[in-house]
Amino acid sequence: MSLAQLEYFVAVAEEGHLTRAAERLHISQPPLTRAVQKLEQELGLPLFERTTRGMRLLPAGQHLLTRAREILRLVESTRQEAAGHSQRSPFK
Amino acid sequence: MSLAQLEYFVAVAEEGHLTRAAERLHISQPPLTRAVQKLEQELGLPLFERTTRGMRLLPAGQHLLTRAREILRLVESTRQEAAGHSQRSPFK
DNA sequence: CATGCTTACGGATCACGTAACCATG
DNA sequence: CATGGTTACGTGATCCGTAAGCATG
Repeated sequence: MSLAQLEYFVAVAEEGHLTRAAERLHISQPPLTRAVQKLEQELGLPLFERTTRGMRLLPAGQHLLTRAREILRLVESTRQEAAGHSQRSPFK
Repeated sequence: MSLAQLEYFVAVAEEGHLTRAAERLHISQPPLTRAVQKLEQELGLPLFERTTRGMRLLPAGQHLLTRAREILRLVESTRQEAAGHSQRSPFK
């Protein structure tokens, strides 16, 4: 489970659609397909139901969505806080 | 900022020593040196003070340490919860 | 000169994009 | 047959380990 995987997952979950999520992320569809598959394999359970219209979140996926958002929000705050510190003591 | 980077950072911070942290992580020192450097570059601020004895956390590093632990703990719970769900609906 | 961090370098793995493919309504 | 997800395949980037280098007490 990587942060990129979680970002991709959130985008797909929110769009309900690989194609639109790919546009939003500025990547192509195949990496998204693979990222979601890999995440499902790593966690050992399916996250989406594939329809001909798009991707619908399963209950376990719904729960992961809230967790993923928490994790990404925490990471983002951490980056912001570091950016604040870097004003006092820049790196190079 | 990746999860692996954060795990490495926590190990170095806790050991205060690249060599010991490397042993604990079962990798060699060079990847650790590079991971810490890259993290510092990405965040734009130094995290450790290099001494001839080892690595001492700077104040900004102290703060990142608590954040990193929060993030890793959250990721771990998420994995556990997924593992729970996977018992009901296995992936393949 | 022993200890501990860093730089150089080669090789394996990973992740992307393009293109071709498949399923369904 | 249009739409949307998947598989194949080649390439560039990333990350590791071994080996060599450098600083300091």
